[in-house]
Amino acid sequence: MIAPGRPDATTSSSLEALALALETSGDVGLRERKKRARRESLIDATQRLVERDGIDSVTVEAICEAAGVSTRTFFNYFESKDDALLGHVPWPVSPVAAARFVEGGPSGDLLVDLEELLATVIEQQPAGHERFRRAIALVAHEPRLLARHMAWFESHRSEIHQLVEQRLGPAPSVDPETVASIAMLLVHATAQRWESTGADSDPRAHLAAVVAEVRALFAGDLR
Amino acid sequence: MIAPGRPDATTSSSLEALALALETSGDVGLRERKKRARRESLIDATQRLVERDGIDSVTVEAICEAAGVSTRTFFNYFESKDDALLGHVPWPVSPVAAARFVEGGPSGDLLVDLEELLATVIEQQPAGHERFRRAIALVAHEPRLLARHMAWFESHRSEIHQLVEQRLGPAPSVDPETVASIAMLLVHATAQRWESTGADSDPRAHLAAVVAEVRALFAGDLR
DNA sequence: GTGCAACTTTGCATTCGACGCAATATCGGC
DNA sequence: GCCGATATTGCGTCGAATGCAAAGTTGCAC
Repeated sequence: MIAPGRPDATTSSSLEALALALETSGDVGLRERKKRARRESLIDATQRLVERDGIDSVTVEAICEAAGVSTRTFFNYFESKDDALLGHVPWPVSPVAAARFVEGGPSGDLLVDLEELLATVIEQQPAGHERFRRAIALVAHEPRLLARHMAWFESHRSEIHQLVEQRLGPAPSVDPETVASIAMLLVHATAQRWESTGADSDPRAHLAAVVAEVRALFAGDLR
Repeated sequence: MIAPGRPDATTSSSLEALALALETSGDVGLRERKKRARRESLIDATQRLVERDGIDSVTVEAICEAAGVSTRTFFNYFESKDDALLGHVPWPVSPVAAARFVEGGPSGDLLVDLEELLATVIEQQPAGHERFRRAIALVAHEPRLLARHMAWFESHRSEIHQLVEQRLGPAPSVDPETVASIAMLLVHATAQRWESTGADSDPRAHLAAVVAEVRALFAGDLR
């Protein structure tokens, strides 16, 4: 990890995107800030071009030209073109929320606490809600992206899996794998509804609605 | 480059597969049977080579040499190398079971009937249980394949989605999207357990166990 | 500010997946 | 046996992705 440093020493730069990104993450050295700025500008360039021309008419070369870096550099930042398009960026689970969940809190009921954990995760989306919604929208009508998106989710699935395993202990009453899959389903369904109803709606409310529906389904209340 | 003249010794095995496939589906013309046979032998060759050498050391060219077809033909059969590896083959929902589900049967409870529908789907796996298990095993420790696998599932998801929509009518008590996602989750979790416990176990039992776990989770029975 | 070490970017070459196209071979029906 | 329909094949091409080593930046100590 990186220790928080001095307040932002504003360096005058001619690049707008660079300057913007520099001020939003003013904590570490110039090298690190430049790195983040480039990553952001690559994601921006990718999403902008794809929105205009469609996913398959946009080459990595074109993206790099727009962002002003070499194509080789692109692949220093992203494993694939699709990753840049979806703006896949590390999305950590808050250690505080995770610890509370593992210890059996806050309510004591597994599902309720899982819901709480997921809510904090969703709210802490680092890249900003706007980009997250854009990614969900892209996924919604590009099947190929859904695949990549799920793979990304998968890395989180294993994190949730571990937390559930820790909470349940050595003789789990339910398969942690299953719980983790459920968690991913809830996040995905919530994101989808959130996307289709507008960014200003409350993600927690959507999450609660999804949980309620699934509960009704499994309670045998539906015909 | 390659000088693919007459088929060499390696084709003998694929000829066996060809003969096998020819006799197992004796209903349509020779042309159709040959087509299926080739598809089977390509899947076989792909899985065999990948099991031996690892996914990234196996080129499409190598697969085609082993199966005795041109690389161009490979892509007449599969959209991608990964599809051949997973043995993705059309997996239709039985129209009879689907109709019964849509009409509100057999039990009247949405979840119970969904379970029944999925059970028939799983049991009717066309490619044979053995290959299905191999695919699940591959997916389990090759993250990249998970993506493709999910995309394949996605096409089924939309089919389930339609059935649920038809059953629930114009004012659905639950989002059909969510139900479809749940269905895919159940199938996937069931497949995973089935794979890890041996092919001779009963898939229906695994499905029932998964459903029971999720039900307990949403009933608030778990801590 | 000079210089050195660590890290990044970049150009270049290469491999391989995937597709379009046109020529050739095969099948099915008559 | 011939002809239309369908499948296979070879060839050319595009573009994603990676390894490698040279050139460029940044961080840091003095």
